[in-house]
Amino acid sequence: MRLDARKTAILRTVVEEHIRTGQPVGSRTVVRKYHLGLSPATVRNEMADLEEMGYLVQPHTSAGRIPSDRGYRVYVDELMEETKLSQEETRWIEGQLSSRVRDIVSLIRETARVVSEATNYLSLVLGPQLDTTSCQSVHLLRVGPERALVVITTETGFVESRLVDIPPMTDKDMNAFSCMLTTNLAGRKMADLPGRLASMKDEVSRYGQVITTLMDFLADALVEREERLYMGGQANILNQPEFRDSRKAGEVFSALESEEVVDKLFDIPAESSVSVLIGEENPLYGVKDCSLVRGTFRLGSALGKIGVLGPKRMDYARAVAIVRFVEEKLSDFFGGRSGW
Amino acid sequence: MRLDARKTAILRTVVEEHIRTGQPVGSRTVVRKYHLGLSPATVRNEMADLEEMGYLVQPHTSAGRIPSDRGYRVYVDELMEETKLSQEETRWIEGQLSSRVRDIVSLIRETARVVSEATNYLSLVLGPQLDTTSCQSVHLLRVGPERALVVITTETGFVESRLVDIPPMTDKDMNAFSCMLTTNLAGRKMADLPGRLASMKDEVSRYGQVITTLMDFLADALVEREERLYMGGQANILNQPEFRDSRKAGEVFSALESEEVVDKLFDIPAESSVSVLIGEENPLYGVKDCSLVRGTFRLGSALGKIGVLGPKRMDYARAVAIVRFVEEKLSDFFGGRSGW
DNA sequence: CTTAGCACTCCGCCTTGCCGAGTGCTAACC
DNA sequence: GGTTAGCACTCGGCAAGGCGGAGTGCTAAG
Repeated sequence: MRLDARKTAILRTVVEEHIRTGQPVGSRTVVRKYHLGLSPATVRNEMADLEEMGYLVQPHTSAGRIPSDRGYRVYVDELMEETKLSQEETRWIEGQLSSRVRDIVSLIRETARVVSEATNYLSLVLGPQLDTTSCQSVHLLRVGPERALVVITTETGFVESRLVDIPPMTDKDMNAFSCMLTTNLAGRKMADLPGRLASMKDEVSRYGQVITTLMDFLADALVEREERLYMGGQANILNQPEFRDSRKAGEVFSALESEEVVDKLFDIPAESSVSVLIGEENPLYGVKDCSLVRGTFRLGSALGKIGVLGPKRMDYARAVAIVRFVEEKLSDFFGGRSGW
Repeated sequence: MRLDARKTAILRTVVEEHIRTGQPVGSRTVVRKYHLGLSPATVRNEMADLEEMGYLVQPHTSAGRIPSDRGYRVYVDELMEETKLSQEETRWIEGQLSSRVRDIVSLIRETARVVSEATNYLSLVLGPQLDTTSCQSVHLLRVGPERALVVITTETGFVESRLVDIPPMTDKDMNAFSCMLTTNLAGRKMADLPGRLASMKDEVSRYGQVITTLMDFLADALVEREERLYMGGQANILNQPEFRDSRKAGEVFSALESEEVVDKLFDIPAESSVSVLIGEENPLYGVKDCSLVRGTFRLGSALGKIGVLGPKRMDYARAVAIVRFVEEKLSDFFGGRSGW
């Protein structure tokens, strides 16, 4: 059996109607929506076919049909029409993003907020991985007798700072050391820093034991992963009827509490366009009832990720449009084309 | 009518039993728990008195009683016994805090996580207000032709950074300007920085228009409030039976989404000890069904706040103990007494 | 191939009845 | 006078039963 034009149209109608109402969709409703001289009986036959083919399921005998994961998949891949955001909306998003942004962390945080507000779902934003970004400068600032702050700035304007224990040293030595670090590390990829530090150990061994110790501390501090996940609109999930029972919602929240776990959701093959994960396709237990629309954005040479998490019956077209738009805006940030 | 010893004991039993089970507490249960040769009938009379006095309420005729806000208040203020955390627990908390902490932001974030895990409620941590902290250094780093990053370090080891638009200038000028800023601003309170910048405008007017413009941008960027709120254990709220209906939980989450709103919750008179807000005492609509145990901690000269938000029938004794302990630990951070 | 008609299924909702928990009151008791 | 036993009463929660509606699958006719 093949998905001919009529089956396709019916499938689309069922999906869209179900997205709209949240209810199972019956044959009569389809006929009403999909104006073509067809009777409910005919549609029923077609729907039975669609069920057999695995695109629709019946929650129970004699309810209407709802889309299966596979049904949603076909809808997202082939049936759905791309939505254009209204100019109002794009203006609003641009306004929100540009007006409140002081630095990159706040840009990312605001993005999470704006996306969740625009979509009415939960948004996830993963700040850029810094590995491929180049280091711009390294500073050591004393914050205690044996404690210092290492501030590393990247060429994309990120500031990473870490507390490190340091051996006792004079301020002068520390300054000299700061300069030496910058000279040796500026321009290198962040990911290479620990290695580079290790090899520097030999070169600077004339500074004596204290420096070697410091190097170890530094290398150690640098491998530590910085928090990168920002969430917005948690409350939105709670307003979805499928999460009326808060235990369901609790599963979702628990899953999202661990960052490693969230990383799995964003394990996107290379730099691809907007993609969608539907229900069971999802690698995470706990969000099997959710769908995720996800995309990537570049800030300079670093890659960030952005996602919209909603119920399976989410408004995919709109979510995709918003993710795509925000993605672009963010990537433009360092492209210099827009009026940031 | 006065709260004599017996009434007090009964009130305590009702509160503790209700906290334990979540159910209304009947006279028989009280008798079973509170071993003193009393019959249910007597207890019933006492409970009727307690209700009349406003300490207990009946959800409906012929259910048991549950504490009113006022009942909880008396319990918290006078009846509850301070809990001592077990050594295991304090060890665990200390371990969690010290092992994962690289810088102050991560310290605060970890605190939020640890507190929520220890209490099984939602935790809120407000990073220190920087106003009263002294500035240590100011750096300008170029991130684009007309855009720079201002990095301000404080004496307590915070790093604040802001993106600012800058007039075109050479790298050399920028360096000079950086030094000038540090010289002029180091040691001053953060809150004084904008004012100080304004007055500097005159002194540096010889640099010409570009600098004046830059000063404006800087002053502007500095008044912007940095995000300070960290939350942990959102999922915990969802597991509380009183939030089974996720719309209830949604109200809480919505309320917490705005930082200004959260500030109201932490509007603590001066530097006080641990305090408790119960239900309606709460200034926020949406968390009227919650209680908040809150405290303050010092990081150097700056004041941070920490809170545990749970249902009204939360385990106050334990929450207070945990907040108090964590508070101390955090304050010790710069006291140098402990083994950070 | 399409459609009308029909019997059937099953959910949701309401009603009813019943049980259990808990109360307030009264009268007896110490 | 405080305490207690007994009793009638109230109310929520739960299960059972009944009903209506929505929707289906099947069959036979167009």
